[in-house]
This record gives sequence, structure tokens and C-alpha cells, in this order.
Amino acid sequence: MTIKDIARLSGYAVGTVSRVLNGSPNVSDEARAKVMAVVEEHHFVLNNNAKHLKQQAGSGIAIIVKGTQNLLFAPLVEQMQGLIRKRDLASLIYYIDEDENELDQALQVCRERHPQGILFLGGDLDDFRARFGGIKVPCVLVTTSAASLGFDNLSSVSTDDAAAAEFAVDRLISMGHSRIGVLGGRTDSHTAAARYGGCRASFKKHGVEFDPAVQYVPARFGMAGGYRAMGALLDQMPGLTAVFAMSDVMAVGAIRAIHDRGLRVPEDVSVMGFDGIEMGRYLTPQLTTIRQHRESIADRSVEILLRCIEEKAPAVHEMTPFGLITGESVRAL
Amino acid sequence: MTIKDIARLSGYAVGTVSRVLNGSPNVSDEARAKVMAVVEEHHFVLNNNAKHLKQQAGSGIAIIVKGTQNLLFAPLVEQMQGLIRKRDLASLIYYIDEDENELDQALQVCRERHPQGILFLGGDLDDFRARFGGIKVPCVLVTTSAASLGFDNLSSVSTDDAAAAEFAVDRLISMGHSRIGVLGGRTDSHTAAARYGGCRASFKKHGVEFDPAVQYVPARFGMAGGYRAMGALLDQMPGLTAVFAMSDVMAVGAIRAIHDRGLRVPEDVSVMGFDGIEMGRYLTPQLTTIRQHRESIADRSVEILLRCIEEKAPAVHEMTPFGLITGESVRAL
DNA sequence: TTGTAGGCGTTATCAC
DNA sequence: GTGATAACGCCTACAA
Repeated sequence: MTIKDIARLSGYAVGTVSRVLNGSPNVSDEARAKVMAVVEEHHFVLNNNAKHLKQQAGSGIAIIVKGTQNLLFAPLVEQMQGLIRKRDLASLIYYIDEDENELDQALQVCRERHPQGILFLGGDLDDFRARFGGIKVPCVLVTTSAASLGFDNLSSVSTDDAAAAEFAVDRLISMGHSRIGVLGGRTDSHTAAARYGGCRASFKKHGVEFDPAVQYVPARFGMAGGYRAMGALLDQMPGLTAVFAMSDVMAVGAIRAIHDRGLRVPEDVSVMGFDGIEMGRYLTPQLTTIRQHRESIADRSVEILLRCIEEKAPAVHEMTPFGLITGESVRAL
Repeated sequence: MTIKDIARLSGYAVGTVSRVLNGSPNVSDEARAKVMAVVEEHHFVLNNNAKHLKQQAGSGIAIIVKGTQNLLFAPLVEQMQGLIRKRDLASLIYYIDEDENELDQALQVCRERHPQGILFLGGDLDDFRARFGGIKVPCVLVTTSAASLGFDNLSSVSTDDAAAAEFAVDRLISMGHSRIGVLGGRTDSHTAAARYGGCRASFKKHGVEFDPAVQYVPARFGMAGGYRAMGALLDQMPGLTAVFAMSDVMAVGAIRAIHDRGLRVPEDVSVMGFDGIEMGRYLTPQLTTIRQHRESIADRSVEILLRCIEEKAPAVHEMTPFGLITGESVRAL
């Protein structure tokens, strides 16, 4: 069943059918009605391969989500979709796995779907540095700053990771903690590096001792990673009273590791997370954590992208505010 | 950059380039080397629109995942991908949101990508009943039984929801509980209905009282749903000692609701979950839950689909074994 | 082994 | 307002 069949069955030519299906104004009401009748009768849908093969002009905003399980991304995607629809634009969403290259995907999408712009949820700065040059449409990298890259069609919207991490450690220190461990991503991650820098700044500012070899344990962002890293930290830093985990999911693993050593949270060890995922509020103890401001992130990302598209505005790199969710996993000494 | 450019730059014709890129054997090593050199230099990738538009013959297995956040699906997808690759087939993964129609997606994929078969992770039986007739390739519905539908190209692989739920309640009863509440999906969900039936069978078998109006609270499958439903259950069933939540994620919400009433798990109320997601083992208390056998589900799904494709085998509906993960959230009275 | 050409289903540019 | 027709980028006979 192709557009040709519809043309034959409706008594019109393919051109007219195409015009009807694409909402062109140059069609008589009669033609529109007859064609639509045939289309609906056969549940006909255009073939996107052919459509996009032919169509060079871009339409819609592509959203490339790297990491389907990232609990922070789901609400972001949902909100962005709404904002894009509100502007009468289509959104094309592509979920890719953590280990796929988001720029391969983006380049393919550009070749095949000609989007007007791209929102990247998550992504690796090294990938961007290596391959983003091939992309010509305006883009926004969301949750990671791309300021250091200097591409003139790549904006970014992110939490100020360094400031937020510094704030987190400030908080622990202000509550009387001084033997504080840090569980982070591997230092090849730009995000982890920024948060790590914030931690160090806080320790230094307050004159609190921090020996990276002992007090910092890198791990994968995941419960298992948090669990193992916390175990190591407890081994090498017996007197610790608080730990800052660079993601809520790691914090969950860390809390269990603490329990498995016969210690309690927060009585024996306080745990501060990072992200503010929904799950945190259902845990016992509820997670005390840094909250990334999802609404602002989604909002600003879409806003910036559209401004770059419609007004050819230059790329900008924004930081959105962060907050503190006071749960039950941190106590004052 | 198209195949024509590569042809020009490599000194060969488009046909040869196409043959190289598709791994055809009828190419000299020299041609292959020269063409690949140009291809890699320019990071050239074929345009899938054109490729699939032309290519009617199907290649690859499509995996349609409904619900990106379903913690059960992530490991299933990963394992299935591995199994499919091991058979030298390509896999095309499509993630769609919970509220999209998986059959619209499937029909589109069939028209545009011509897969040899489709694996559906999650899906609504009503959607299938209404629209699956349009699909002609072999398919497997995973985690939900499609036996009742009777399509001859739709197999299914699932946990025996009724038996597993019955087992769960059996277990609670055998540990001395008799005032047991149930938190489930809304009864329009086939899965929830099956699990609900299993619960009732267990209560009946053991002669334990069960008044659905009081002891059963339907809710959405999610932490918030579990939290609210548990609150309601505690209100209307003051003396309860145990609750069976029809998903682990609901159980997490339920446990927090119990805590918020000043009760403890499992000292005051025991909680049994369902699914066996990774998170359960990191919670405190660790979740006691029914484990769906992910490995078997992935394995059998791929196996059955390939048998249907390669040997034109008839559709089958298999149940995979389930188990019990003994955590800390259920205690003996 | 390699080159050539037709056509996949659609859109868009022409005429009419 | 409508109809014919040339691309879009690729695959695949078929020819050489």
C-alpha cells in the first residue's frame, strides 16, 4: 500500500495525495475528503524512509538520550517533549545505550532526519571533542557543560557541578563532620572531575584534612559501584563519620555497604547524595542530597535551542540552580 | 557525502562500494581495502532511509521496549542483544514510552525496516488484540502471556504470574501470617489480574480470610502508587501483619509508607515483593521477593523467535520458572 | 571482479 | 487546484 495506490483508489494523482497528507493549503475540500476517506479505510501511513530520503528541509527537534536507565533523564525528556510540542514542533527521541557513541547517532540522525536542532541528554565530552565538528545544526548538551569545547553551535545547560559538590561538603562540615570520605566517578569523567574539584575546594576552604589516596574512592555510577567503593572506604578510613556520594544511586549502594558492616545511617555514618531522584524520598532513611533543578534544566535547554535555531543566537553555557533536599541520611555531630 | 562520493574518491563504481559496505564476497581484497580506506577517512555511513527503502528483504530482529524505566527490561534487552548477535543477526532496538502504542510502532517498523521478527518487551494485551492482525512476521511477547489471543505468529514467554503470586502468598501464610494485604495493579491489567487470581487461590487453599474490598488496594506500578496504596491499606486493615506488593518498585513505596506510620519492616509488617530487581538487594531491609528468571526469559524468547523464523515453527506460549529471593523484609510470626 | 541502470515511495517543481 | 515527473541514496540484477 503506497501513495500510488491511494491515488488510484481516490481518483487523484500522487501529487494531490501527498499534498493532502502533508496539510498543504492548495487542495480542494472535495479532494481532501475523498483522499482522506481512502487513507483511513486502509490505515495508510506514509513511508518515513521515502519521506525523509526526499525531504532535505529539516523538521523537528531530535532528543538523544544516552543511558535509558538514568533516573534523572526520564522526567527531563517528558518535560522537554511538552515544551517542544507547545511550540508546534515535532520531537524525535532516540534512546541509546551507555556504551554507544552519541555522536555517531547524532550524525546519522542529521543525515537521515534533518532535524532543526538536537538536545543531547548525557554525553561524553571526549566524544564531542572528537566528532561534533561534523554537526552543523544548533545543539544543546544537557547536564554537562560544554563551555570548554568552544563549538559555536553547541550550547549547554547544566548544574554547576563544582559549586554543588562544594556546597554538599560545606554542609557536611557545617554539621560538624571532619572525617569525610568521597565516592565518585572515575576521574576520566568530566562531571566527576568537576564535582571532585568542588569537594577539594570545600576541604581546603575549611582547613579540613583531605588525603585523596585514603578518602577518595572512584567507582562506577551504580549501586554496585557505590557498594564496593563504600566497602573500600570503610576499610581504609576507619574513623569516618560522613560520606559524600557523587550520585544518589551510588549513595544507595553505599548505605547498604555501611549496614553490612554493622553500622547505621546516619547514627554512625552520614550519607550525602547528588541528583535528587524520586527514589530518594522513599528510602529509609530518606536520602539527604543535592537536587539538580530538573524543571529549569529542561526549560532552559529548550529555550536556548529554539533561540539558536530561530534567531541564530550564539551558543551559550548556562548553569541552573541547585538545592538541598534534607532527608534523614545526614545528622549533625 | 554519499556512496557516489566514495566511489569517485576510491576510483571504483558505486556498485563495488555498495558490495564492500555490505560484506559481499565478490570483491577483490584490493578494492575492499581502497574503499574502506576512503570510508574510514570520511567516517562515511550508509543512509538508512535509502537502504531500507530499496531493501525489501528483511534483516535483523526488532526489539520493542515499552517503558524505558522498567528495571526488569534493561538486563533483558542486554542479554537478548548478546544472544541475537551470537547468531550473526542484527538487532534493532526501539524504546517507546509507556503511553505509546507498541503496535503502531511495530507496524511502522515492519513497513520501514522489514525485520525478520519482533520481540516485544512489555505490552498491553488489548493493543495486541486490536492491531496485531496487521503484523505478519513471527513475534514473541515477553513477560506477558499471549496464549489467550490465539494469533498464530505471536508466541509469548512469561513468568506464570498466577502460580508465582500464589507461591508468594503461600509463603507468607506458611510463615504464620494470616492478616495479609495485597497491593496490585489496576485490574484492567492482565498481568495484575493473573497475580490477583493467584493470591485468591492461595487464600482459599489455606482457608485464610480475604475480603477484597478491605485487603486489596489497586494502584499504579510505581513507588508513589505503592506508597499511597499502602497508606490506604493500613487505614482500612489495622491488624495486618504482612503485605504482598505486585512489584518490587511498589514494595519500596509501601515500605516507606509503613515507616511513615511509625511501624517497622519486618517487625510490625512483613513485605513481599515481585520481580527481583537489582535494587532490592541494596535496600534496608533487603527485599524478600519473587524472582522472575531473567536469564531464562531472554534465552527462551530469542530461541523461540528464531525457531519460528527459521523453521516456521508454530507459536508457543512458555512459562519460565520463578524463584524466591529471601531478603529481610519478611519475618516468621 | 567490476560497472551500469532501474526503481524503492515520497516530495517538490514544473506545467496546465 | 491538479497532474506529470525528476530527484533523494541505495541495492541488485544484468552486462561486460
